[in-house]
Amino acid sequence: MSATVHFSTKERILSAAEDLFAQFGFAGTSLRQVTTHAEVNIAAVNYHFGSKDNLVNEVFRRRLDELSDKRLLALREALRDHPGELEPILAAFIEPALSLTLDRHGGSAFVRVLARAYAEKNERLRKFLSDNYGHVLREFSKAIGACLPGIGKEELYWRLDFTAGALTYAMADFGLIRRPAGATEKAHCQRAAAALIRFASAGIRQ
Amino acid sequence: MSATVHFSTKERILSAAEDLFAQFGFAGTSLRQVTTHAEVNIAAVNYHFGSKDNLVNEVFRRRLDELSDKRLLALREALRDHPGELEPILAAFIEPALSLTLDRHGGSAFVRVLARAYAEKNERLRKFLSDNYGHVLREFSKAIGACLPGIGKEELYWRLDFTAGALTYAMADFGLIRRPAGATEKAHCQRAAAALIRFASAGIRQ
DNA sequence: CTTACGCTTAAACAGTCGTTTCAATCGGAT
DNA sequence: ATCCGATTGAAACGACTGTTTAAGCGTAAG
Repeated sequence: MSATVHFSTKERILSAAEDLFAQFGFAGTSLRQVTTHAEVNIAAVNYHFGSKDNLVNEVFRRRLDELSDKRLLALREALRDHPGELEPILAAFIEPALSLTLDRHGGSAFVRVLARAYAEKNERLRKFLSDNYGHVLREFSKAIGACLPGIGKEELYWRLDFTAGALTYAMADFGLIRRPAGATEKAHCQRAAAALIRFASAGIRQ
Repeated sequence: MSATVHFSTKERILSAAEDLFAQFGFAGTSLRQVTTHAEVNIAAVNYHFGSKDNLVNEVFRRRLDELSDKRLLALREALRDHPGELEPILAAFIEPALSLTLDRHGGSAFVRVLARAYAEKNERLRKFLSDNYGHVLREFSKAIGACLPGIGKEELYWRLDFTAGALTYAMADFGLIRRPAGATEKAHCQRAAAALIRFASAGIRQ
Protein backbone atom coordinates (compact mmCIF):
# COMPACT_ATOMS: atom_id res chain seq x y z
CA MET A 1 0.00 0.00 0.00
CA SER A 2 2.65 2.47 1.00
CA ALA A 3 4.82 3.99 -1.70
CA THR A 4 7.98 3.06 0.21
CA VAL A 5 10.76 2.76 -2.28
CA HIS A 6 13.56 0.28 -1.82
CA PHE A 7 16.82 1.82 -0.67
CA SER A 8 19.77 -0.39 -1.42
CA THR A 9 22.28 -1.34 1.22
CA LYS A 10 24.84 0.80 -0.55
CA GLU A 11 22.71 3.93 -0.40
CA ARG A 12 21.71 3.32 3.21
CA ILE A 13 25.39 3.15 4.14
CA LEU A 14 26.20 6.32 2.20
CA SER A 15 23.40 8.28 3.83
CA ALA A 16 24.25 7.11 7.32
CA ALA A 17 27.92 7.86 6.76
CA GLU A 18 27.10 11.33 5.46
CA ASP A 19 25.05 12.18 8.52
CA LEU A 20 27.62 10.86 10.96
CA PHE A 21 30.62 12.39 9.17
CA ALA A 22 28.90 15.76 9.37
CA GLN A 23 28.39 15.31 13.08
CA PHE A 24 31.55 13.56 14.28
CA GLY A 25 34.06 13.89 11.46
CA PHE A 26 35.71 11.17 9.44
CA ALA A 27 38.09 9.85 12.07
CA GLY A 28 35.50 10.37 14.77
CA THR A 29 32.95 8.11 13.11
CA SER A 30 33.34 4.34 13.30
CA LEU A 31 32.08 1.90 10.73
CA ARG A 32 30.03 0.25 13.43
CA GLN A 33 28.22 3.53 14.08
CA VAL A 34 27.56 3.76 10.36
CA THR A 35 26.25 0.24 9.95
CA THR A 36 24.12 0.45 13.07
CA HIS A 37 22.58 3.67 11.80
CA ALA A 38 22.04 2.16 8.36
CA GLU A 39 20.75 -1.11 9.85
CA VAL A 40 23.09 -3.24 7.80
CA ASN A 41 25.81 -5.71 8.66
CA ILE A 42 29.27 -4.37 9.40
CA ALA A 43 30.79 -6.51 6.63
CA ALA A 44 28.64 -4.74 4.06
CA VAL A 45 30.90 -1.69 4.16
CA ASN A 46 33.99 -3.54 3.06
CA TYR A 47 31.99 -5.62 0.63
CA HIS A 48 30.49 -2.62 -1.17
CA PHE A 49 33.22 -0.04 -0.65
CA GLY A 50 36.41 -1.94 0.04
CA SER A 51 37.61 0.27 2.88
CA LYS A 52 36.63 3.14 5.12
CA ASP A 53 38.85 5.51 3.13
CA ASN A 54 37.01 4.63 -0.04
CA LEU A 55 33.65 5.02 1.69
CA VAL A 56 34.65 8.59 2.50
CA ASN A 57 35.49 9.16 -1.17
CA GLU A 58 32.16 7.74 -2.30
CA VAL A 59 30.22 9.93 0.11
CA PHE A 60 31.74 12.88 -1.69
CA ARG A 61 31.36 11.44 -5.15
CA ARG A 62 27.64 10.77 -4.77
CA ARG A 63 26.89 14.47 -4.22
CA LEU A 64 29.79 16.22 -5.92
CA ASP A 65 29.26 14.73 -9.36
CA GLU A 66 25.81 16.25 -9.56
CA LEU A 67 26.76 19.41 -7.68
CA SER A 68 29.72 20.09 -9.95
CA ASP A 69 27.63 19.61 -13.07
CA LYS A 70 24.98 21.99 -11.79
CA ARG A 71 27.58 24.58 -10.85
CA LEU A 72 29.34 24.48 -14.21
CA LEU A 73 26.05 24.64 -16.05
CA ALA A 74 24.97 27.64 -14.00
CA LEU A 75 28.37 29.25 -14.52
CA ARG A 76 28.08 29.00 -18.30
CA GLU A 77 24.60 30.46 -18.18
CA ALA A 78 25.86 33.30 -16.01
CA LEU A 79 28.74 34.05 -18.40
CA ARG A 80 26.38 33.97 -21.36
CA ASP A 81 23.54 36.00 -19.87
CA HIS A 82 25.53 38.39 -17.68
CA PRO A 83 29.03 38.72 -19.12
CA GLY A 84 31.48 40.63 -16.96
CA GLU A 85 29.23 40.56 -13.89
CA LEU A 86 30.50 39.09 -10.66
CA GLU A 87 27.39 38.32 -8.64
CA PRO A 88 25.85 35.88 -11.14
CA ILE A 89 29.08 33.90 -11.02
CA LEU A 90 28.94 33.69 -7.25
CA ALA A 91 25.28 32.76 -7.44
CA ALA A 92 26.17 29.97 -9.85
CA PHE A 93 28.50 28.59 -7.22
CA ILE A 94 26.26 29.02 -4.19
CA GLU A 95 22.76 28.25 -5.34
CA PRO A 96 23.32 24.63 -6.38
CA ALA A 97 24.81 23.99 -2.94
CA LEU A 98 21.92 25.80 -1.35
CA SER A 99 19.36 23.67 -3.14
CA LEU A 100 21.21 20.66 -1.80
CA THR A 101 20.51 21.76 1.77
CA LEU A 102 16.84 22.16 0.92
CA ASP A 103 16.63 18.83 -0.87
CA ARG A 104 14.06 16.41 0.44
CA HIS A 105 16.36 13.52 -0.47
CA GLY A 106 18.82 14.45 2.28
CA GLY A 107 21.97 16.27 1.42
CA SER A 108 21.59 18.94 4.06
CA ALA A 109 24.29 17.17 6.04
CA PHE A 110 26.59 17.02 3.06
CA VAL A 111 27.32 20.73 3.03
CA ARG A 112 28.67 20.36 6.53
CA VAL A 113 30.76 17.42 5.42
CA LEU A 114 32.21 19.71 2.77
CA ALA A 115 33.18 22.23 5.43
CA ARG A 116 34.94 19.45 7.32
CA ALA A 117 36.89 18.49 4.24
CA TYR A 118 37.97 22.09 3.95
CA ALA A 119 39.46 22.10 7.45
CA GLU A 120 40.96 18.70 6.86
CA LYS A 121 44.58 18.81 5.83
CA ASN A 122 44.46 15.06 5.21
CA GLU A 123 46.53 14.50 2.10
CA ARG A 124 44.59 11.48 0.87
CA LEU A 125 41.23 13.22 0.83
CA ARG A 126 42.58 16.48 -0.55
CA LYS A 127 44.17 14.66 -3.44
CA PHE A 128 40.95 12.83 -4.24
CA LEU A 129 38.94 16.06 -4.25
CA SER A 130 41.58 18.00 -6.15
CA ASP A 131 41.97 15.29 -8.78
CA ASN A 132 38.25 14.85 -9.35
CA TYR A 133 36.73 18.27 -8.77
CA GLY A 134 39.61 20.74 -8.95
CA HIS A 135 38.64 21.74 -12.47
CA VAL A 136 35.37 23.21 -11.18
CA LEU A 137 37.15 25.58 -8.84
CA ARG A 138 39.59 26.45 -11.59
CA GLU A 139 36.81 27.42 -13.98
CA PHE A 140 35.20 29.62 -11.35
CA SER A 141 38.55 31.21 -10.52
CA LYS A 142 39.11 32.02 -14.16
CA ALA A 143 35.65 33.52 -14.52
CA ILE A 144 36.01 35.64 -11.40
CA GLY A 145 39.49 36.77 -12.41
CA ALA A 146 38.08 37.94 -15.73
CA CYS A 147 35.70 40.25 -13.85
CA LEU A 148 38.62 42.01 -12.19
CA PRO A 149 40.82 43.37 -14.96
CA GLY A 150 44.26 44.46 -13.86
CA ILE A 151 44.16 42.71 -10.50
CA GLY A 152 47.44 41.18 -9.36
CA LYS A 153 47.78 37.44 -9.39
CA GLU A 154 48.56 37.26 -5.69
CA GLU A 155 45.75 39.61 -4.72
CA LEU A 156 43.28 37.57 -6.77
CA TYR A 157 44.45 34.37 -5.12
CA TRP A 158 43.89 35.86 -1.67
CA ARG A 159 40.43 37.16 -2.41
CA LEU A 160 39.40 33.79 -3.78
CA ASP A 161 40.80 32.12 -0.70
CA PHE A 162 38.86 34.41 1.61
CA THR A 163 35.73 33.91 -0.47
CA ALA A 164 36.06 30.14 -0.34
CA GLY A 165 36.35 30.28 3.43
CA ALA A 166 33.31 32.49 3.83
CA LEU A 167 31.22 30.43 1.43
CA THR A 168 32.16 27.08 2.84
CA TYR A 169 31.63 27.91 6.44
CA ALA A 170 28.51 29.98 5.89
CA MET A 171 26.84 27.33 3.77
CA ALA A 172 27.55 24.72 6.39
CA ASP A 173 25.69 26.92 8.83
CA PHE A 174 22.61 27.39 6.66
CA GLY A 175 21.01 24.29 8.04
CA LEU A 176 21.81 25.38 11.58
CA ILE A 177 21.01 29.09 11.61
CA ARG A 178 17.97 29.73 13.71
CA ARG A 179 15.35 31.18 11.47
CA PRO A 180 12.80 33.71 12.62
CA ALA A 181 9.38 32.28 13.40
CA GLY A 182 6.98 32.52 10.49
CA ALA A 183 9.60 32.23 7.75
CA THR A 184 9.73 29.06 5.72
CA GLU A 185 13.08 27.33 5.71
CA LYS A 186 13.36 27.78 1.98
CA ALA A 187 12.75 31.52 2.10
CA HIS A 188 15.12 31.95 4.99
CA CYS A 189 17.96 30.06 3.30
CA GLN A 190 17.47 32.01 0.12
CA ARG A 191 17.77 35.29 1.95
CA ALA A 192 20.90 33.99 3.65
CA ALA A 193 22.31 33.02 0.26
CA ALA A 194 21.53 36.43 -1.16
CA ALA A 195 23.28 38.09 1.77
CA LEU A 196 26.24 35.79 1.28
CA ILE A 197 26.51 36.66 -2.40
CA ARG A 198 26.44 40.38 -1.64
CA PHE A 199 29.07 39.92 1.07
CA ALA A 200 31.45 37.93 -1.11
CA SER A 201 30.89 40.19 -4.08
CA ALA A 202 31.68 43.31 -2.08
CA GLY A 203 34.78 41.69 -0.62
CA ILE A 204 36.06 40.60 -3.99
CA ARG A 205 35.37 43.90 -5.75
CA GLN A 206 36.31 46.07 -2.78
CA MET B 1 77.16 26.45 26.81
CA SER B 2 73.92 26.37 24.81
CA ALA B 3 71.00 28.40 26.07
CA THR B 4 68.70 25.38 25.88
CA VAL B 5 65.88 25.99 28.27
CA HIS B 6 64.13 23.19 30.08
CA PHE B 7 60.74 22.33 28.64
CA SER B 8 58.54 20.56 31.12
CA THR B 9 56.75 17.35 30.30
CA LYS B 10 53.47 19.23 30.40
CA GLU B 11 54.58 21.76 27.79
CA ARG B 12 56.12 19.10 25.56
CA ILE B 13 52.80 17.27 25.54
CA LEU B 14 50.86 20.45 24.76
CA SER B 15 53.12 21.35 21.86
CA ALA B 16 53.09 17.87 20.38
CA ALA B 17 49.32 17.69 20.74
CA GLU B 18 48.90 21.07 19.08
CA ASP B 19 50.97 20.04 16.07
CA LEU B 20 49.21 16.71 15.67
CA PHE B 21 45.70 18.10 16.24
CA ALA B 22 46.36 20.62 13.47
CA GLN B 23 47.43 17.83 11.14
CA PHE B 24 45.08 14.95 11.97
CA GLY B 25 42.27 16.45 14.02
CA PHE B 26 41.26 15.65 17.56
CA ALA B 27 39.72 12.24 17.01
CA GLY B 28 42.36 11.41 14.42
CA THR B 29 45.23 11.87 16.84
CA SER B 30 45.98 9.19 19.43
CA LEU B 31 47.59 9.82 22.77
CA ARG B 32 50.38 7.46 21.79
CA GLN B 33 51.17 9.62 18.78
CA VAL B 34 51.29 12.62 21.09
CA THR B 35 53.52 11.03 23.69
CA THR B 36 55.86 9.55 21.09
CA HIS B 37 56.21 12.98 19.49
CA ALA B 38 56.78 14.60 22.86
CA GLU B 39 59.13 11.81 23.97
CA VAL B 40 57.30 11.22 27.21
CA ASN B 41 55.56 8.25 28.73
CA ILE B 42 51.97 7.57 27.76
CA ALA B 43 50.81 7.75 31.37
CA ALA B 44 52.06 11.32 31.62
CA VAL B 45 49.02 12.56 29.71
CA ASN B 46 46.52 11.27 32.21
CA TYR B 47 48.77 12.25 35.09
CA HIS B 48 49.06 15.87 34.00
CA PHE B 49 45.77 16.38 32.19
CA GLY B 50 43.39 13.74 33.49
CA SER B 51 41.93 12.80 30.12
CA LYS B 52 42.26 13.32 26.40
CA ASP B 53 39.22 15.61 26.39
CA ASN B 54 40.86 17.82 28.95
CA LEU B 55 44.13 17.82 27.04
CA VAL B 56 42.21 19.25 24.09
CA ASN B 57 40.84 21.96 26.33
CA GLU B 58 44.26 22.83 27.68
CA VAL B 59 45.73 23.08 24.20
CA PHE B 60 43.20 25.82 23.57
CA ARG B 61 43.58 27.46 26.93
CA ARG B 62 47.35 27.83 26.64
CA ARG B 63 47.02 30.04 23.55
CA LEU B 64 43.55 31.52 23.88
CA ASP B 65 44.08 33.17 27.25
CA GLU B 66 46.87 35.30 25.86
CA LEU B 67 45.26 35.72 22.43
CA SER B 68 41.97 36.90 23.92
CA ASP B 69 43.72 39.42 26.14
CA LYS B 70 45.67 40.81 23.21
CA ARG B 71 42.56 41.04 21.08
CA LEU B 72 40.50 42.85 23.70
CA LEU B 73 43.35 45.24 24.43
CA ALA B 74 43.75 46.00 20.73
CA LEU B 75 39.98 46.40 20.41
CA ARG B 76 39.86 49.03 23.16
CA GLU B 77 42.75 50.88 21.58
CA ALA B 78 40.98 50.81 18.23
CA LEU B 79 37.75 52.13 19.73
CA ARG B 80 39.66 54.87 21.53
CA ASP B 81 41.93 55.95 18.68
CA HIS B 82 39.61 55.34 15.72
CA PRO B 83 36.01 55.55 16.94
CA GLY B 84 33.40 54.53 14.41
CA GLU B 85 35.93 52.97 12.04
CA LEU B 86 35.54 49.37 11.01
CA GLU B 87 38.96 48.34 9.77
CA PRO B 88 40.84 49.00 13.02
CA ILE B 89 38.37 46.69 14.77
CA LEU B 90 39.02 43.92 12.29
CA ALA B 91 42.74 44.52 12.62
CA ALA B 92 42.42 44.19 16.37
CA PHE B 93 40.95 40.76 15.84
CA ILE B 94 43.30 39.54 13.15
CA GLU B 95 46.71 40.87 14.04
CA PRO B 96 47.13 39.13 17.38
CA ALA B 97 46.33 35.83 15.67
CA LEU B 98 48.73 36.71 12.89
CA SER B 99 51.55 37.36 15.31
CA LEU B 100 50.85 33.94 16.75
CA THR B 101 51.62 32.32 13.40
CA LEU B 102 54.89 34.25 13.24
CA ASP B 103 55.83 33.43 16.79
CA ARG B 104 59.11 31.67 17.26
CA HIS B 105 57.68 29.78 20.23
CA GLY B 106 55.45 27.72 17.98
CA GLY B 107 51.80 28.61 17.69
CA SER B 108 51.70 28.53 13.91
CA ALA B 109 49.90 25.21 14.16
CA PHE B 110 47.41 26.57 16.64
CA VAL B 111 45.62 28.75 14.13
CA ARG B 112 44.88 25.65 12.15
CA VAL B 113 43.65 23.95 15.29
CA LEU B 114 41.27 26.87 15.71
CA ALA B 115 39.92 26.30 12.22
CA ARG B 116 39.32 22.67 13.11
CA ALA B 117 37.40 23.67 16.19
CA TYR B 118 35.31 25.92 14.00
CA ALA B 119 34.29 23.03 11.76
CA GLU B 120 33.77 20.79 14.75
CA LYS B 121 30.17 20.54 15.87
CA ASN B 122 31.33 18.63 18.95
CA GLU B 123 29.16 19.88 21.77
CA ARG B 124 31.75 19.39 24.51
CA LEU B 125 34.42 21.50 22.84
CA ARG B 126 32.02 24.17 21.67
CA LYS B 127 30.69 24.59 25.18
CA PHE B 128 34.18 24.93 26.61
CA LEU B 129 35.13 27.58 24.05
CA SER B 130 31.84 29.41 24.33
CA ASP B 131 31.95 29.44 28.13
CA ASN B 132 35.54 30.64 28.34
CA TYR B 133 36.02 32.87 25.31
CA GLY B 134 32.55 33.72 24.07
CA HIS B 135 32.72 37.15 25.66
CA VAL B 136 35.54 38.13 23.28
CA LEU B 137 33.43 37.46 20.21
CA ARG B 138 30.53 39.27 21.84
CA GLU B 139 32.60 42.39 22.42
CA PHE B 140 33.78 42.41 18.83
CA SER B 141 30.24 41.85 17.55
CA LYS B 142 29.02 44.80 19.57
CA ALA B 143 31.82 47.03 18.30
CA ILE B 144 31.23 46.07 14.69
CA GLY B 145 27.49 46.49 15.01
CA ALA B 146 28.08 50.03 16.32
CA CYS B 147 29.88 50.85 13.07
CA LEU B 148 26.81 49.98 11.03
CA PRO B 149 23.96 52.18 12.26
CA GLY B 150 20.53 51.09 11.16
CA ILE B 151 21.52 47.63 10.05
CA GLY B 152 19.00 44.88 10.74
CA LYS B 153 19.74 42.40 13.48
CA GLU B 154 19.53 39.43 11.13
CA GLU B 155 21.63 41.07 8.46
CA LEU B 156 24.32 41.93 11.02
CA TYR B 157 24.34 38.37 12.28
CA TRP B 158 24.87 37.06 8.78
CA ARG B 159 27.70 39.41 7.95
CA LEU B 160 29.48 38.52 11.16
CA ASP B 161 29.01 34.84 10.40
CA PHE B 162 30.49 35.25 6.93
CA THR B 163 33.35 37.30 8.33
CA ALA B 164 34.13 34.70 10.96
CA GLY B 165 34.29 32.01 8.29
CA ALA B 166 36.57 34.03 6.05
CA LEU B 167 38.88 35.01 8.91
CA THR B 168 39.14 31.58 10.41
CA TYR B 169 39.85 29.66 7.24
CA ALA B 170 42.08 32.32 5.77
CA MET B 171 44.23 32.62 8.87
CA ALA B 172 44.61 28.85 9.00
CA ASP B 173 45.99 29.06 5.49
CA PHE B 174 48.53 31.78 6.26
CA GLY B 175 51.13 29.30 7.32
CA LEU B 176 50.50 27.23 4.23
CA ILE B 177 50.27 29.83 1.46
CA ARG B 178 53.30 29.62 -0.74
CA ARG B 179 55.04 32.94 -0.57
CA PRO B 180 56.86 34.50 -3.51
CA ALA B 181 60.62 34.02 -3.48
CA GLY B 182 62.44 36.94 -1.94
CA ALA B 183 59.69 37.95 0.48
CA THR B 184 60.22 37.32 4.16
CA GLU B 185 57.55 35.26 5.80
CA LYS B 186 56.67 38.10 8.10
CA ALA B 187 56.19 40.60 5.29
CA HIS B 188 54.17 38.12 3.29
CA CYS B 189 51.83 37.29 6.16
CA GLN B 190 51.32 40.94 6.91
CA ARG B 191 50.31 41.66 3.36
CA ALA B 192 47.92 38.70 3.52
CA ALA B 193 46.44 40.08 6.72
CA ALA B 194 46.02 43.51 5.18
CA ALA B 195 44.23 41.96 2.21
CA LEU B 196 42.03 39.98 4.57
CA ILE B 197 41.07 43.09 6.52
CA ARG B 198 40.14 44.95 3.34
CA PHE B 199 38.12 41.96 2.15
CA ALA B 200 36.17 41.57 5.37
CA SER B 201 35.68 45.29 5.73
CA ALA B 202 34.28 45.63 2.21
CA GLY B 203 31.99 42.65 2.76
CA ILE B 204 30.66 43.99 6.02
CA ARG B 205 30.15 47.54 4.81
CA GLN B 206 28.98 46.56 1.34
C1' DC C 1 69.59 7.76 57.35
C1' DT C 2 64.78 8.02 56.72
C1' DT C 3 60.63 9.63 55.30
C1' DA C 4 57.74 11.91 52.08
C1' DC C 5 56.45 13.79 47.72
C1' DG C 6 56.35 14.80 42.75
C1' DC C 7 57.11 12.62 38.77
C1' DT C 8 58.21 8.89 35.47
C1' DT C 9 58.16 4.26 34.08
C1' DA C 10 56.70 -0.42 32.07
C1' DA C 11 52.96 -3.18 31.96
C1' DA C 12 48.47 -4.31 31.75
C1' DC C 13 43.32 -3.23 31.55
C1' DA C 14 38.91 -3.73 29.00
C1' DG C 15 37.02 -1.98 25.01
C1' DT C 16 36.84 -0.57 20.17
C1' DC C 17 38.90 -0.15 15.74
C1' DG C 18 38.98 -1.59 10.47
C1' DT C 19 39.11 -5.68 8.16
C1' DT C 20 38.55 -10.67 6.95
C1' DT C 21 36.59 -15.17 6.90
C1' DC C 22 33.27 -18.45 5.66
C1' DA C 23 28.89 -20.35 5.88
C1' DA C 24 24.00 -19.14 5.03
C1' DT C 25 20.71 -17.03 2.11
C1' DC C 26 18.69 -14.92 -1.76
C1' DG C 27 16.69 -14.14 -6.61
C1' DG C 28 16.86 -15.39 -11.27
C1' DA C 29 18.37 -18.21 -15.28
C1' DT C 30 18.71 -22.93 -16.90
C1' DA D 1 14.26 -28.63 -9.30
C1' DT D 2 19.04 -27.23 -9.84
C1' DC D 3 22.56 -24.44 -10.16
C1' DC D 4 25.08 -19.97 -9.73
C1' DG D 5 26.75 -15.54 -8.72
C1' DA D 6 25.56 -11.81 -5.70
C1' DT D 7 24.62 -10.44 -1.18
C1' DT D 8 24.17 -10.92 3.77
C1' DG D 9 25.10 -12.83 8.46
C1' DA D 10 27.65 -14.00 12.72
C1' DA D 11 31.99 -14.39 14.39
C1' DA D 12 36.56 -13.71 14.80
C1' DC D 13 41.24 -11.46 13.55
C1' DG D 14 45.21 -8.64 15.31
C1' DA D 15 46.10 -4.00 16.10
C1' DC D 16 45.17 -0.04 18.48
C1' DT D 17 42.30 2.97 21.69
C1' DG D 18 42.07 5.79 26.35
C1' DT D 19 42.91 4.79 30.89
C1' DT D 20 44.76 2.61 35.18
C1' DT D 21 47.97 0.20 38.09
C1' DA D 22 51.84 -0.31 41.00
C1' DA D 23 56.57 -0.17 41.31
C1' DG D 24 60.57 2.88 40.83
C1' DC D 25 63.04 7.19 40.53
C1' DG D 26 65.43 11.51 42.35
C1' DT D 27 65.28 15.17 45.53
C1' DA D 28 64.35 17.94 49.59
C1' DA D 29 62.87 18.09 54.44
C1' DG D 30 62.88 16.03 59.06
